[in-house]
Amino acid sequence: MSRPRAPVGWARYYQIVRRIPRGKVSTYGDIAILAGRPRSARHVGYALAALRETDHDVPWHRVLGARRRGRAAVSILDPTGAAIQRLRLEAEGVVFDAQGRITLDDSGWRPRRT
DNA sequence: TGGATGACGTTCT
DNA sequence: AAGAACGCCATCC
Repeated sequence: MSRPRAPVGWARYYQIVRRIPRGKVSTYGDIAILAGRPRSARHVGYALAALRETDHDVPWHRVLGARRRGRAAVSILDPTGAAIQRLRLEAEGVVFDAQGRITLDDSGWRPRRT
């Protein structure tokens, strides 16, 4: 069973995810872009997947996927994990619409850029 | 070194 | 608007 360690590049992703304020969310694609890997969105998810077996303080539940025209949905992972993610987000004040999606224009995290 | 994998994204139908 | 197919790229064996 592969037990993915934590490559140096992953630390970059973790640090960015930690920057996401409570009540806000981001997407794998955005995290990848902020990390300087605009085409490596998959690796962000892969890096976060490794957190499941590791000791960490990364708010992984604030990272969503499948960004579609301003809206995002909870990732597919295991149904249980998805439910936990949604519960945690709602506990932080993130609002889901009737379709179970989140409006990034409202809850999306906008990192400081200049 | 090469081939396969994957918490994804974008484009086309 | 929703669903399916293809493409990207670092990491693993």
